[in-house]
Amino acid sequence: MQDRVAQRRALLLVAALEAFGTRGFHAVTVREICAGAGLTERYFYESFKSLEALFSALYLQLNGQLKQATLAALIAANANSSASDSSSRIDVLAGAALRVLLEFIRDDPRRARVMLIDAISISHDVQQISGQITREYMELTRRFIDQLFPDAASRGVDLDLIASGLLGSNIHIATHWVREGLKTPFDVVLCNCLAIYQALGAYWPKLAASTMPDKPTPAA
Amino acid sequence: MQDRVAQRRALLLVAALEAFGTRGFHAVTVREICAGAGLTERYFYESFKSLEALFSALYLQLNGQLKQATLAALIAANANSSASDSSSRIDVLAGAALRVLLEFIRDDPRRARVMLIDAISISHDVQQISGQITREYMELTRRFIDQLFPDAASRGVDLDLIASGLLGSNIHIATHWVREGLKTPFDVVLCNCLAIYQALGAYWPKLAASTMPDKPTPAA
DNA sequence: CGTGTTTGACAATGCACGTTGTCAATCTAA
DNA sequence: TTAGATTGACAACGTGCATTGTCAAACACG
Repeated sequence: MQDRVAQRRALLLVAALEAFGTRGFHAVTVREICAGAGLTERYFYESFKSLEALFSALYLQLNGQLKQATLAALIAANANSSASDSSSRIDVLAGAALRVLLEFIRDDPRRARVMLIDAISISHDVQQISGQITREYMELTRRFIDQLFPDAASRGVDLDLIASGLLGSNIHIATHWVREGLKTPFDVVLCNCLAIYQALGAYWPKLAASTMPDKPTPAA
Repeated sequence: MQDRVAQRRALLLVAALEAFGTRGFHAVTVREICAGAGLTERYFYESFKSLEALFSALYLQLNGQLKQATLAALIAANANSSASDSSSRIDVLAGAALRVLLEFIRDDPRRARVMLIDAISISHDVQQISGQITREYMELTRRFIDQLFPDAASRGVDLDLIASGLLGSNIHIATHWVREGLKTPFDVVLCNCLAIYQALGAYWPKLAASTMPDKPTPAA
C-alpha cells in the first residue's frame, strides 16, 4: 500500500526536522530518527538510502516551502506597487520577501539550523544542492536589483557579489536572531534587514555615476 | 624536552589545516591527521584531547592571526586618515579591514573552510567559541559604525543587527569567492564588499533623520 | 660504553553505528 | 476462517574509528 509508504516517509521527515533542527546533522543517528518517528529501521531504508538522503529530502522540502511562499509574496507585493518609484518598490518587494523569510524562521527555528547552518557543511552532495539553491536566491536578488537599477552594471560593480552579500547579511542576521532565542522583536529584525537593501538602493545611483574610485592601497 | 612537544603540536596544526581545510571537519580522522603530520597517534593525544580540541586550537590560531593583522591595519589606516570626513574614513578603515580579511582568505583558502564554514556547525563547544569570536567582530563593526555616526542609534535601528548583517555579507561573499576558485579579481571583491559599507554610510544620516517609517504589512 | 628516555610502527581493545535479517504478531481480503 | 502481506521489536553482523598498550629501535647523556 503506497499510501502507507508515503505516510511513513512523512513521519520520517517530521522526525528529521526535529532531530537535525535541534541537535544538528552530525549528532543524529538512524536509530534516533526512527525512534522519533515511531518506526523501525526497516522503514527508514524503505524511503531513504542514508541519513544524508533524508537530510537532502528535508532540505529540499523546506526550501520548496520557502520558495513558494516567497514567490507568492513577491507577486502579491508587485501587484500592489506597480506604479511607484524605485525607492518604495524596494521597500515593498524586498520587505515582502524578507518578511516571508523571517516568518519562516520564526515559526520554526529548527529550519534555520537545517537550511542556514548544516546544509553548507555536510557532504559534497548536499553542498552541491545547497550551492544550487544559494545560486537561485542570488539570481533572484540579482534580477531584483537589475530590474530596479538597470544602470547598475557600471564599472567595477559586480551584481553577483552584491547579491551574495545581501543574501549573506540576511542569513547571518537570521541565524544570529535564532541563536539569541528570537528575543529581538520581529519588526526590528525586519526593518534592519530591509535597511541594508534600502541603503544600497539609495546608494546605487551614485555608484553608477562615479567610476568606483580606486581606494588607497596601503602595502598589499 | 618541551621543545619537541611544541614542535609536534605545530606539525599537527599544519596537518589539521590541510585536512580540515580541504575535506572538512567531519571527513577527517585522527589517523589521517597523524599521517599528514608524519607522527603517530600517541603524539596526537600528547597535545590534544580529541579532534574537536585540535580543531578548536586551529580555529583560535587562525583567528588570532586574522585579528592581529586586522587591528594592525586599522591602526595604520586610522593614523593616515585622522582628519577626513565620514565618508572617506569608511573607505579607509573598512577598506583596510576588508583587505586584510580577503587577503587572509586568498592567501590560503583552506582557512575559509575552517573559519567560515565548519566552525559554526560542529559540536556545541566549538560553536560556543565561534559564537564568541563572531561577537567580537560584531562588536568591532558596531563600534566602528557608532563612532562614525554617533547619531545612528536612532529609533528602530539596531546596530547589532546591522553589524551582524555586514559581517554576514563579508562572510558570504568570501565563501562564495573561494567556492568559485577565487576567479573574481581581488580588487573587484574588495570594492563590492566595501560598497555595502559605503552604501550604509551614505544612507545612515537619512535613517537617523526619518522615523523609520512603518512598512506596509501585508497579512502577517 | 650502558642505562634510561624518547621515538616509531603497529597490534589490541572496545564502542557506536549502519545495515540486514529473523520471527512472531497483526492486519487484510476472499 | 485462513492464506498472504504488513508490521514491530529486536538480534546479528560487519565496519570503522578512537584510544590504549606493546615492544623494539634510536637516542641522550652519565
